Amino acid sequence: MAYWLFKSEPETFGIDALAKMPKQTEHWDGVRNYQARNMLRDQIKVRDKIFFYHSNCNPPGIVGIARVVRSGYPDDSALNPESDYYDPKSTPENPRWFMVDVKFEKKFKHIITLDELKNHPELSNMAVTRQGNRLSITPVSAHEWKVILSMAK
DNA sequence: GCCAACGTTGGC
DNA sequence: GCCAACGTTGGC
Repeated sequence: MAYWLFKSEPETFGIDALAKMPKQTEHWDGVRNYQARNMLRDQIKVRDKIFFYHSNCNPPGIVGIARVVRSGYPDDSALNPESDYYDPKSTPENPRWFMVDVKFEKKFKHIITLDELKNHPELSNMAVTRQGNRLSITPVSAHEWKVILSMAK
């Protein structure tokens, strides 16, 4: 089992929106970056755990936990001309973009802010604390997972 | 709203 | 295949 951090803007789709979905489950669509796509397609598996991160808000940080309930399959929003995420270069025969399904697990009582993550000496190698990182999906090590969980208490 | 950091695109 | 122009992300 692996650990991940997924970023989302709370105004677009925050952790509360996930908790309110039917079965508290939603497909994580709209990822249009090849590095993140490769993780969705090849590495992210059912039962993997996810830190839900709120970006582009004040303050940014980790707000809770979700888990993967379906591994990578083609992102059909890329095939829908009505969608904001439409990509004419993606076809049903040769899908370019992938998504997974995630289920709400828990919301932390308090956000763990980006600032706290940056200031924790054991998290200095985390992708999300490194400057300029814009990847919306990044791996989290087992140790980082544990450290961050302990910060949530 | 600004702008640094980067990813992508497209002319050559 | 280089690289300038452009677009996007996301912290501040």
